[in-house]
Formats: sequence, structure tokens, C-alpha cells
Amino acid sequence: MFQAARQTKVFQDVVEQIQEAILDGRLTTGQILPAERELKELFNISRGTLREALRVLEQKGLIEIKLGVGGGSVVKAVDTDQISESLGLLIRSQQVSLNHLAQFREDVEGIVAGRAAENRTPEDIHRLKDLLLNARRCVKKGTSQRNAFIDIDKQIHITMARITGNPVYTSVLTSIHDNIHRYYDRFLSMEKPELEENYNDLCGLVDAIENADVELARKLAKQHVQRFNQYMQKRERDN
Amino acid sequence: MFQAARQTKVFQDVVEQIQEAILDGRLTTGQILPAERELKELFNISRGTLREALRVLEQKGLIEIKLGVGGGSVVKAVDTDQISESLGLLIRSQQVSLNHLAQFREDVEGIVAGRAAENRTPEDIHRLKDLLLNARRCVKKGTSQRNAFIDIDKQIHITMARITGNPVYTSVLTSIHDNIHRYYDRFLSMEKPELEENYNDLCGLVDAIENADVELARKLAKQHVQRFNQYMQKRERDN
DNA sequence: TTATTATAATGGTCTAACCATTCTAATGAT
DNA sequence: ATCATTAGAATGGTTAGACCATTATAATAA
Repeated sequence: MFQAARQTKVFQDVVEQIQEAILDGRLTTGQILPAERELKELFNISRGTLREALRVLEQKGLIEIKLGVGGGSVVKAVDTDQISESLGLLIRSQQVSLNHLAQFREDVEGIVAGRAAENRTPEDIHRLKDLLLNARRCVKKGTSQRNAFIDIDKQIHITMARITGNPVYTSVLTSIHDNIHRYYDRFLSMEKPELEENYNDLCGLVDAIENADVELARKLAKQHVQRFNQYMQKRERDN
Repeated sequence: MFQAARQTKVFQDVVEQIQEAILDGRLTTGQILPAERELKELFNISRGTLREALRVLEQKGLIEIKLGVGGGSVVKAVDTDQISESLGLLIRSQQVSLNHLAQFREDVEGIVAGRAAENRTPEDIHRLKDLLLNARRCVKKGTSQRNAFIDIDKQIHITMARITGNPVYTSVLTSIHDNIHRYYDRFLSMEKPELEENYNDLCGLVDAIENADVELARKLAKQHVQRFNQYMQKRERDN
């Protein structure tokens, strides 16, 4: 029925004013806010209070605070970093396990592959095949390029998310990958035969997307992620 | 190859120390940190710097700061509020539209319904049918109970997410619903016949879950959400 | 022309005081 | 005795002014 009453805290009011200005477009990406000693006069508050507000805005990902001459509070483009960070906190606070995240990824990648198969343009396919070429080079060089391969694998998946045209998929998939790499990378040992398996998976997947075979794309994506998850779970047991 | 060098900022160091203590379980939910004037001595920093650190921890959702005697910084259970808030920023910064969110919800609800059909126990079904009973009461009373109905609808969906046993689904669905209600509620006019349609959808869906009919549950869930989205999009056009 | 150095502007931190909120306990009225 | 009121104290919220640390730029020197 009612909404929470407006906060009386001064710093909260400042946070809201600046946040609204950014979201309304009155402040745009790259723009630099006035210096702290100037802002504090504009808001008629002390510098300490202003700095609390700026810290909150920084943590929300709305501004970036730079040091030195020509520094200051720069308006940032909102991105998925905060979602990733919050997901990371859920993982680290034991509320989300590797298996939970892996299961979710399986479903999401399936959906993304299916929607990508519906939406792909020739340019999209071209970009994917470029990435596949890079992946192939890594596979040839073997285990030494293991990290490079995993990175390209990630890029391929996120490119597919972009192809869907829906930024929610891109955000979600980016957050998942960020956290897998941050917290579970140590479980990911891939030897040359495993790299080859994965590479072949990806080739089949890109083919399915090129042929607009929605069902096949979905199925192959899920299989690919399942294999990936099995590597991780195997390593997790070994540790 | 390398990681970013450790921040030299004092407040960042404090944020990290307290955050690690919480995530390691050295500080547990509900525990109250020492008072600011005490903490500042422990860290050997000024109160202003300490407060910047506490503000960041508050924004991360790790602590809650309460006023007055017996107040202080209380360790919070990590939840999905921050993810919801960040998703809200993406929406408000025009990077995610209603259609994007609706499409994603369609897919996720389908998946959740399917997984719920696999995992449901008799107790789960009992809880769902209880909610359906409440929903039925709202439908009978008609438009006056529109908000109550929408709330129960939300509860049913989130209960299904819980049934999957995977907290990632619960988090994601909670974030989606939070934002739909925060930013798109005005598009959601449901008259009595629409309420009835929705109620019937839900009955069929719960039946499918009870019968462990994964495919049917998935299909009905997607249909249900599609109908819901059509109401919203219709209203969006009318405005 | 290039390298070095000083300057100044900016955020980062500190100290010390007072204000505002809220729980608790003392006080008083019934 | 019991309940309402009030005063006190502990806590976060805010202010003021100073100084430190970093960095782009301009002045200077090689």
C-alpha cells in the first residue's frame, strides 16, 4: 500500500540526486562531476558526507573516482560488473555451489544457442568462425595455450549471447563466466584431447546456428556445457 | 597472468578485511561489529575513512547500519537485493527494455517449471495448492484484489523456483519479478476475465508439476508468461 | 627537441567537535 | 504495584578545517 518513507540521511539524498541525474541522462557517460570541494558547496554539505555519497555511487557502478589533476568523479556506463560481484558474494557465502551454477549455465547456454540460431546474420556467423579459427590455433599448440583456449571459448559463448539481441542474456552469461573463472578456474584442467573435444563441440554448434537449426543448437550447447562441467566436477573430486 | 596490484586506499583495505571475515564465517549473520569509535582504533584509522568503508559494505549488502543505542553495523545474510538493484540500473539506463526482460523471463520460467516437475515432493505440491486456494479467493473478489492476486502469482513462481533446489533460479526469478513490479507495474492492468485466465493457467501448471510432466509444465509456464507479457505490452502501447 | 623538475589541482586521510536517534533506566503519577 | 513519562547515555550522522598523496601540465634545463 505505502512505500518506505524518504530517508532523512543527507548522503542518501545526494546519492539519489546524482543517480537520477545519470539515469535521466542529465549526466552522461564520460562526463566529470565538479570537484569535491565544489560539489560540497552546491549541495551545501560537508566534504565527508559528500564522500560517503560518492563511495556509494562508485560501488553501484555509476561513477569512477580518479586521482590527481584532471581526476574526479567520472560518470560510468552501467554494465554487468555489479551483478557479477553480487553473484560472487552469493557463491562465496556458500549459498550457491559449483553444481548450482553449472546447472543454471547449462540451461541458459541452451536457450542462448537456440535464440542465436533464430537471429543470426551472416556477419554473426563470420565473427563466430573467426573465433573458431583462433580456437583451432590454440588447440594445435596444446596445453600451453590452455588459458587462451578457455578465453576464446568464453568469447564464443558471449558472442552467441550478443547474437540473441537481448542484453539480458549477455549480462547473465557474462556474470556466470566471470564467476566460474574467478572461483572455479582451479578445477578446470584441460589436456589436449579435452581441448580437441571442446573445439569439435563448438564447430558443430556454430554449424547448427548457421543452419538455423534451433533444436540442434540447443542440444549441442547443453552437451558442450555438460562436458565442461564434468571436467570441473572431476577435478573438484580429485582435490 | 598477473592480478591487479593491491589497492593502496585505506578504506578499501578495511572493506576487504571485513568482507573476508564475513565470507569466511569469522563474522556471522546478526553479529554486531564494534562501535565506530572502537573500530577506528582497531584499524588505526580515522572515523571518516572507516565510515567510507562501512558505506561500501552496506551498499554491497554485507552489513546494515542501525542508529541509536544498541545500533551499529549488523552483519546481514547475503541475498539477491543487490542483484535486483543492479538489474534495475541496467533497465533504467535503457540498456534493458521490457521486451528483453519479458523474453528472458519466458525462458527462465519454462526451465524452472520443468525442473520443478522433476524435483517436486508432496509437500511442495501442498504448498502450491495452498497458494492456488488464496489465488482463487482473489479472483472471486475480482479487480479489487488485483494486487493481491499478482502478489500470489509471484509467490507461486518463486515457490516453483525453490522447488528446483537450485538457489540460482530463485535469485534470478526474484530479481526479474522485483524489477517488473518496480518499473513495469503500471502496465499491468488485469480485469476479472484476465485474472480467471491466469488462475486457470496456474492450476494447469501445478497439475503438470504434480504429475511430473516436465514437457507440459515447461510449455504451460511459457504460455502463462506469454499471456502475462501480452497484457503488459498491450498496456505499454496504450500509454 | 627532449628530459627533468616544479607547480597546482584533485582525491585521500586525519582530528575533534557537535547533532540526531534510540534504547534503557530512573522517576513519578495513578 | 503498575504504567506512563522523562532524563541519560551510547550510537551513528554531520560538520569544519587541516594536511598528505597522486598526477597532469607547464616551466625549466640539458
